[in-house]
Amino acid sequence: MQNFIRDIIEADLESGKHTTVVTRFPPEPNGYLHIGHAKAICVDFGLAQAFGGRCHLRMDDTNPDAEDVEYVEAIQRDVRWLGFEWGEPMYFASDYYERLYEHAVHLIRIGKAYVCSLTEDAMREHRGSLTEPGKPSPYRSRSVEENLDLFARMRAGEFAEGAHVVRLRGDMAAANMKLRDPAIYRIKRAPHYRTGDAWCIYPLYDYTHCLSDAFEGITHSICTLEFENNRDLYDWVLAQYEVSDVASPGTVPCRPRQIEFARLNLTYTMMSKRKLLQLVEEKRVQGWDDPRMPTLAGMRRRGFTPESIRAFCDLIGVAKNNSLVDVGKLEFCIRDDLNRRAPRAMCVLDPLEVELVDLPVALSSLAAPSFPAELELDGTRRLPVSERVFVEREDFADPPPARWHRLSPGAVVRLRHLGLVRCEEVERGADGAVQKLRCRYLGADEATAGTKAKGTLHWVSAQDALDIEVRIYDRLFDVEEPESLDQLNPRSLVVISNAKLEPSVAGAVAGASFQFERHGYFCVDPDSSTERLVFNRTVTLRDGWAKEEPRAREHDARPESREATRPEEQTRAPSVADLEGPVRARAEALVSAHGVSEAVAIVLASDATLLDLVEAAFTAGASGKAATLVANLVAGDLRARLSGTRGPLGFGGRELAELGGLVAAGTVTGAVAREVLGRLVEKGGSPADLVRELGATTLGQDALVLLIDEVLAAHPDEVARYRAGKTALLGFFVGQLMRRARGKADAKAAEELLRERLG
RNA sequence: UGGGGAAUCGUCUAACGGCAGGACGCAGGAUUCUGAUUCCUGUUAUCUAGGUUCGAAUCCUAGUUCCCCAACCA
Repeated sequence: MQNFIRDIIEADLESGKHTTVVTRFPPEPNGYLHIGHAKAICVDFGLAQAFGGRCHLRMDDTNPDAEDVEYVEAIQRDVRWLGFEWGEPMYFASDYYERLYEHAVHLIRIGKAYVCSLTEDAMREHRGSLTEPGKPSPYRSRSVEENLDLFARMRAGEFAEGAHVVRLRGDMAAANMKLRDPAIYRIKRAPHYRTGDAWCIYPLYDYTHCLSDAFEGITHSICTLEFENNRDLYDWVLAQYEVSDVASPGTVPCRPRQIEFARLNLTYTMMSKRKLLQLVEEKRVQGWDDPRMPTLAGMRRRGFTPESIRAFCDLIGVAKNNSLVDVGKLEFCIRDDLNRRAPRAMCVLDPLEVELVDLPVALSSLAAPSFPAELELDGTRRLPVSERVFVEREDFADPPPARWHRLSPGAVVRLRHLGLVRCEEVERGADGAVQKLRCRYLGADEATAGTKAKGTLHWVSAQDALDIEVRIYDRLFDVEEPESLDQLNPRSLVVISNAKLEPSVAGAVAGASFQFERHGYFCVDPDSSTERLVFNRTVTLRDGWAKEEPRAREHDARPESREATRPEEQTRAPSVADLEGPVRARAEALVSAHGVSEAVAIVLASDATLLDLVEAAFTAGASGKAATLVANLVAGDLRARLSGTRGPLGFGGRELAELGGLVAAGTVTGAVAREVLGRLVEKGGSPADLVRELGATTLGQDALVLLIDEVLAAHPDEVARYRAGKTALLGFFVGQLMRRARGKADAKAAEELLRERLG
C-alpha cells in the first residue's frame, strides 16, 4: 500500500540519505493499547518490514505517576498478538535517564538550558498567549555555574517538588508556543516502576523523545498529527548536539526525522486513553479486556483476529486528513476473515419448541459439513435429531409480514441439513403467546417433499442441546462521536443465559471462533467452564432481512425529502481599484497598458520585487503579447519557485523580456518557457542560449506528425476507447505527445492534428 | 488576535500539470440448504471564487470550513 510516508522513505533511500530504515513504536505504559495504537503499530512496524529495516519497541516511560509494569506486559502481549516482533532488546526511555541527564548538563554548559524557579502559575503567565509573546523568566540569566550547581542539587534531592525546573533557552516570542522555553526536567518525588527511588527528577517528553530516537539510530520517527507543533522543538533540541559516533554528552548518533500522520477515529468508539481508563476505574465496563472495549485485549476477547485488524489498518490507509472511519469497515474485515476460518454451528438464542411429526425413526443423527461447500474447507460434525427441536422464536410469525421466508401457519421451510417441514399447528398459552409448534416432516429435499421451501432455519435437537450462556455485545456508545460517558449504550451487553447449542461444539476451548449460522460469529469466552460454555458475539452476519424488514412492514411510503439549500456565499473577485497607494497606479498600468488580468496585477502589486521585475522587463522591451506573457509567468511560475527562500535573482528584466519575445514569436512554447525560467532561477544565463542548449525551439509540422504517429501506435487501447466515444482521452494523447516532445510541441496544433487523425 | 496542519464519492483513500481510480457502504441482478458467502452491474466526489496553462484535484491569489498548540502529561 502506498502512502506519503512510504514516498518519503523511498526518496530517502534513493537519494542515499539512508541505507536502512529504523522506526519505533513508543507507547507510554499508562494504559492498554487500543485499535488506534494498532494503526500506529502497523505503520511503524509495517514500514520497517516493507523496507527490510527494524522497528524498536520503546516504553516512553518518563512519568512515574501513571506508569506500571502491568501495562508494559500488556503492551508486549498485544504487539506480539497483533503479529509484530521487535527483536532484542526492548527499549525503555527510563534506561536513558543517566545519559539524558548528561545531555541536559551539556545544554546548560552551552547556555541553551537553565534552571527556572518560577512557580507553575508564574511560568504560565510568563508564557504569554497564542497571540501575545511571552516574557523571559527572571531566572533566564543565571550563570552556567549556578545552573549546573542547581541542577546537580535538584538531582540530589535538595529541593521540594515544584521548586525548580530545567527549561530550554528557546524564544519567548516564538509564534510556536512550544518554543517558549519549554521545561525539560521537573522534580517529582515519586518512585518509578523501573528505576525505583534512584531519581527524583524526571525528563519531559519533548526533551526525552527526540534524544531517545537519536540514541537508537531511528531514521524516521513517525507519530500522530497533534505532535506537528512539537516538531520544531524536536529539531531544535537535536540541533544542539553534534552528530558523531562517539558517545558523549555533546553528541548524538543521528538526526531522525519526525513525520506525522492522522490518528484513527472510529464511529461509535471512544479512543481517548484517559476516558478508557475512566471506564475501567468507574466499572462501567468489566476491565481493560471487556469485549466492548476498543482495546486490543478487549477485541481479542471479543473474537477479533490479528489478521482482521491488520487488514483493517491496510484498508483505511495513512494520510494527514482528520478522518472518522466508519466502524462498519472494521466489521467488514472481521467478517471477511472469520468467514474463512470459523466452523459453522447452529445455536438457538431464544428457543421455541417444535414437535416434528412423521420424522423417520431411522433418522437419529446426521452428518453436516462444517463449512459451506463453496469455501472448499474440510470438516464435518454430527447433528443429533429428535422429535423435539428448538427453533428461533423470531423465525415464526403470525401473521407473516410481506416477503416472509420463515415459519408461519401453513408455511413450508427447510430445517438446515435436516429437511423440509410444514407448520401445521400452533399452540398458544392463555395470554396468546406461542408456546409450541407442530410441524410435519416432509422429506429430506424438495424432490422427496414434493414442494419448495421459502427459507432455511437453524435448529437444535431439544434433548441433545447444550445449555450455554451467550453475551450479545453491541456498540458501547449510542452516538457516532461519543464525547462523554453519559452516551453509553445501555444495551451494549445483553446476556442470554438459556441459549441452546448443538452438542458438537462441546469441548471448544477459550478463544475458539464459530459461526452460529444466521446469527453471526461467536467465540468461547475464558469465563467458560467444562459444565457451561460462555460465548461472546464478535459480530453479526450481514443481515439483508434486517434492512428489508422495515420496508416490508410499512408499505406506506414515506417519500418527500427537501434537499438542503446551501446558502450562497458569493465572494466578489478582487479588483485593482481596491488597492491603495502608489502600487495602485502601477497595477492599473499593468492592466490597461499591457493586457494583464486584474488577478495577476493584484498578485504582482502585493510583491514589490516581482512588480519591479516585471516593469524592468517592460523597460527592456517586452511589449504586447510578450509583456502579458512575462507578467503571467512572473506572477505564477516564478512566484511559486521563489516561495520560501529568496536570494538575489541571477537574472533581470532583460532576460524576461527576451524570454517573452521568444514565446510571442512562436520560437518556443509556453511549456519550454517555464522550463527555461526554472533554469534561469537556478543558474541564470541568457534565455536564447538556454533554448539553444536545450534544442528547444518549437517543432515543425513534419516532426509533429511523426510524433503523433508514434503516440497513437504506442497506445492502441486508448485509441480504440477514444473512437468508442471516450473523447476525454484527447487530453491524454496531448499529454503523451508533450512528454515525448519534451514540451516542444505546439499543443494547439497538435490537438488539431490529433483530432483529425482519430476521426 | 498568533502559529502549525488539512480539505477528493455517504465513508476511507489514490492520481510526474494529461483517462478523477480503488475499497467499504448503498441499489439492482445471478447463484445459494445461512435473507450469509461468492459473482456480476450500477451509483455518487475534486471546499468556494478568480487567475495561469493547449490542458488544473495538482501551480498562483483571495476566501470558507475543520483540526492542533498557552501541563512541571505523552
